[in-house]
Amino acid sequence: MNTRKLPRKFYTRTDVLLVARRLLGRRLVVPDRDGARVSGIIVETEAYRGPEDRASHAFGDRRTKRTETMYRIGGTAYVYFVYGMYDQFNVVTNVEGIPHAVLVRALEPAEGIEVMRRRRRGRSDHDLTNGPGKLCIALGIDRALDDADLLGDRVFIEEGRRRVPPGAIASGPRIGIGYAAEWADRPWRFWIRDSPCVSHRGRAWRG
DNA sequence: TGTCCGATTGGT
DNA sequence: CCAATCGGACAG
Repeated sequence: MNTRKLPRKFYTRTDVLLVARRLLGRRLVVPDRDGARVSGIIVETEAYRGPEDRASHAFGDRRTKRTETMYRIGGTAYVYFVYGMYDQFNVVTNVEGIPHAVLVRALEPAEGIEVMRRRRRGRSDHDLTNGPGKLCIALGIDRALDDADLLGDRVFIEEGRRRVPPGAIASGPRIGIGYAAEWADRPWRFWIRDSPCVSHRGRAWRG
């Protein structure tokens, strides 16, 4: 397991779909208050390609207090709050000024599982991080981490395991964006086909 | 300021 | 299948 942080160049690539695929198999780490590592292997992602993507918060180059983070340089965390109760963790990609981002939808728990169990009391191990809201609770991610630098120490992503072979990656439509009309059908969700930790709503689709 | 609605989740 | 729950975006 390679613990080197993904370099800036990984994130500033121009193809957000490629970054979404290459993020699979990497390790997302968020040290807890005591500095102990709490982490998981990324097994499901979705690409959001503003400003042309109707499903993106930055559709039409919308610039508001919330979306401003998506215009940062690749390698910045974009964390937002939805449904009155959940936070969602995204990775900003491309160069500064272009609002592309990848939503991390599911992880396979790796380190700090005891901490995650405490934060998600009552849930079984396979139900700790198999959803975008769930993984934020398990890793302790909230809006305080919005705009954090992924090359810093508060939240970061390591190279992780050897590249996931293309044949092991499945793809299909993104989840929960029915309002996005024709953009909702694009196969911009990616996941590791055999992972038992893919989100529930994503599980139904065999890409 | 008022209304509408959401990149979800968990329980029925 | 649907309620929960509240901040963001936008109209007025």
